[in-house]
Amino acid sequence: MKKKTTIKQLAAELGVSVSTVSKSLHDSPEISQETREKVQAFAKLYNYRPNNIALSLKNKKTKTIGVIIPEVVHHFFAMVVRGVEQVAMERGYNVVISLSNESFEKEVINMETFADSLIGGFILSLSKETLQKQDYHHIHQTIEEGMPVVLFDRTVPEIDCDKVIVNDEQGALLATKHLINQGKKNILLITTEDYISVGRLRTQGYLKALQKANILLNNNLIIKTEDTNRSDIILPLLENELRTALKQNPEIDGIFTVNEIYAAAAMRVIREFNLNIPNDISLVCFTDGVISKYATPSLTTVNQHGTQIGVEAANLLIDRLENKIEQPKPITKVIACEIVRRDST
Amino acid sequence: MKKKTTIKQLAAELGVSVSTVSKSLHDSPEISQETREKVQAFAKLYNYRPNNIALSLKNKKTKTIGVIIPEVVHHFFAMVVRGVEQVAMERGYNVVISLSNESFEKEVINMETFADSLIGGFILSLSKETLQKQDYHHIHQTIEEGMPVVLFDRTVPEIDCDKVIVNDEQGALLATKHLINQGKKNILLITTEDYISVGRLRTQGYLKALQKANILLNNNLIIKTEDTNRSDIILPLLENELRTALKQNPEIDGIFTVNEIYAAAAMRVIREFNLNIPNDISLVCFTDGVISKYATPSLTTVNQHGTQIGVEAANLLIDRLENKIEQPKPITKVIACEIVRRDST
DNA sequence: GAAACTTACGAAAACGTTGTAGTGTTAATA
DNA sequence: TATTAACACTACAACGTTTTCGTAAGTTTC
Repeated sequence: MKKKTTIKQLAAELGVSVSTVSKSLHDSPEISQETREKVQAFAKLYNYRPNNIALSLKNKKTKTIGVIIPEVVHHFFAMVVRGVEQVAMERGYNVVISLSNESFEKEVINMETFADSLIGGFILSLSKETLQKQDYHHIHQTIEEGMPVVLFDRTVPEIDCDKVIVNDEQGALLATKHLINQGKKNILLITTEDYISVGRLRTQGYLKALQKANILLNNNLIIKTEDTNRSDIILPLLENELRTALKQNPEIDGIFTVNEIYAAAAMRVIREFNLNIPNDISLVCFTDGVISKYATPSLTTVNQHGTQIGVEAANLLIDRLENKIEQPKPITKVIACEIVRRDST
Repeated sequence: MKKKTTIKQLAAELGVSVSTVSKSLHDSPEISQETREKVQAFAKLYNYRPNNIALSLKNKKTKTIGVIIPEVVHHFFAMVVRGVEQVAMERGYNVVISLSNESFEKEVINMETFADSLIGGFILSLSKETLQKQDYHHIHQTIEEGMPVVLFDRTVPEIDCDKVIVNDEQGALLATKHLINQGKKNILLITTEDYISVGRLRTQGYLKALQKANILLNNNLIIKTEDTNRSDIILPLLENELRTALKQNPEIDGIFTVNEIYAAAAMRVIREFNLNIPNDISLVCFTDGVISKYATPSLTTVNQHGTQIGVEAANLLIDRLENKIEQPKPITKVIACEIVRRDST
C-alpha cells in the first residue's frame, strides 16, 4: 500500500526545497528550465497529485458545489442533478449531493454540515416541510456568511438570491390550451394544495387558459390533494375523488394533472370506466418522466427541461463564485416549458 | 456579511490561548470547569463551528464517502443512494455523489478527483463501458493507495474488495418460478447480452428455473438485446423482435424481462396483439420501480431492495474506515430478491 | 522547608500547500 | 574595484485545528 506522494517527499528525493518543487510544478519563471523539467518528470513518475484539502484550507474556498434536493428517487430532480454535474465537470468543480428527504430538519442539518466544510456555494430546492413552515433562517444565515446560493424550482420570494425557475404557469397554460385546441371543453384539473408554489402556479396557468378560451370555470372540475410522499395513501383517495367526479360530470373530455403519478392514477380510473384515451378523454400531465414515456398509451407531457435548469443553476453559481457577474442584485432565470406530444392527446 | 468564527478569534476575545479554547471545547479535564463554561458560552454566542477542512488536513482523513453511480435518473441507483445517505447521516458522514454516465473515462476522472481530495472511501457500481473494456486499473490503484472501496451491483471477480450484490440469479429464478406456478409453460425471456454481469446472471436464473420444472429450453424464446442508454433506438428493435416471436410462437403465455423498460415495451406489443395481461400472457420484470408500480395493469416485479443495498454498502465501508472489521479479507454480502405481486400475473 | 505532586494553562509543532521575502552566487555596470 | 542587477533557489509564515510537552503557580508530604 503506497501512500499518496507529497511535495515534501519529492523535495527530499530531489534534494531541493519544498518551495522549489511547488514553483516548478506551477511553471514559475523563478525556477530554471532544467530544474523545472526534472521536478515535473519526478512528479509524474511518483504519480504526484496535489492534496486538495490543503489547498482548500489555504485558499479558504473549495471547488465544490453543494446540491441539496428533496429526493433522488424523482425524475425531475435527478435531471437537474445531471445538468449541474455536467457543467461542474466542464468547469472543474465537484458536486456534492445531499438529500433533505422533504424534511425541514434534514435540510438545516445538511446545510450546516456542508457550510462547515467543503462547499463554495449551494444549489438547492426547498423541501416541502420548509415551504410549509416558512422558516428560511438557515438559508438566510448561509447567504449572510457570504456563500452564494442558487435556488431552483421550489423557491420563495422571501429569500433574496439567484434563482432558476420553471415557468410553471406558462407550462400549465400550454397544456390546458393544448387540450382546448383538441376541441376539449370540460377539462378536469388534478393539482396540489396551494402552499406548494408550483402547484399553485400550475393551477393559475390552467385558470388563465380557460379564461383566454372563454370557458367558464367549473369548480367541480378541480381536485386538490395533499402532496405527501405517501403516495400509497394519497392515490386511493385521489382515485375515489376522480371516480366521483367522472360520474357526476360525464361531460369531462380532458384531464390535466400536475404530475405523472396523478396521471397514472387517472389512466387507471379512465380504464375502469371503459373510456378510451385519447378519444373519450385526453390526458396531459406535468413532468416528462419515465412513466409518461413508457405508459400505454404514452402520455403527452409538459417538459420542464430539468437538465437545462441544472445547467443554468450551475453556471449562475460558478459565475458568482468566480466573480464573473458584475451585477450584485440577484438574478432570476425563467426556463420555459414545452409540450411533448405523445399518444394520450 | 459575517465570516465564520475561528478558535483564534475566540481566544483573542477571551484573552486566553488557542490551546485553552480547543481543549475547553472538547471538555478536557486539563481545563478548569469555570474556564470551560466561559469558553463554551462564548463559542455558542459567536455561533462557532469547527472548520472541517482544517480537521481533515490534520487527521489525514475526512468523514466523507464518495458514491459513484452510472446514472441518477435511474430508480435502482437512486434507491441505493438513498440507503447510503441514510446510514451516512446516522453515523456522521457526508456523502458525495458523482455520476459516471456509463462512461469509462468519466469514471476514472471522477475517482481521481475524489481520491485527490475529500474522500475517505468509495461506494461504486461500475459503468457499462468499464465492464466492456475490462479495465479496472483505476479501482486497483485506489485500493492500492489504502482507500476502502465497496462495489455494489455491477461487480467483477477481478477486483478484490468488499462487495454488496443482488442475488440476480435467485431473483430471476423466483420470477420464472412464479410464472411457472401460475401454470405458464412457454415463457419468453427478454434479457441483455452476457457481458453485463447482471444480465447473464438473470438469464442463468431463468434457465435454472426451467430446468427445475423440467421444462425444455426453447432458444426461440430468448431475446437478447444490446444494453445502451439509447432506449429510443433499442426499444423499436426489441419490439419488432418481440412481434416476430409472438407470431412464430403463439403458445407464449408468460414473459420475463430483466428490466422495467423492456417490460413496458412488452406491454405495448401485447396490447397490439389484443392479448390480455395476465390472462393470456403473464408478465414479470426485474426492478421494482415507478413504471411497474403505476402501469395499468401494475406489474409484478422482482424487488432488488436498493435501499438495503445502500445501507449494507455504507455500513461496510464505514466499518472499514473505522477499523471495526478485524477480518482483512474482503466481505461479500448477498442481498436476496423478493417478488412483489401485482396485477400482471 | 525542601521535595514531590497537582492544577491550569500556554507554546509550538504538525498536516500539505503557496507566496512573499529573503539569500547567496555570478555577471554586468559605473 | 565597488556597486548593482539578474538569477536560482530557500526559509518561513499562513490557513484552522489538535496534541504533546512544557512550566508556572499552588498544594501536599515528610
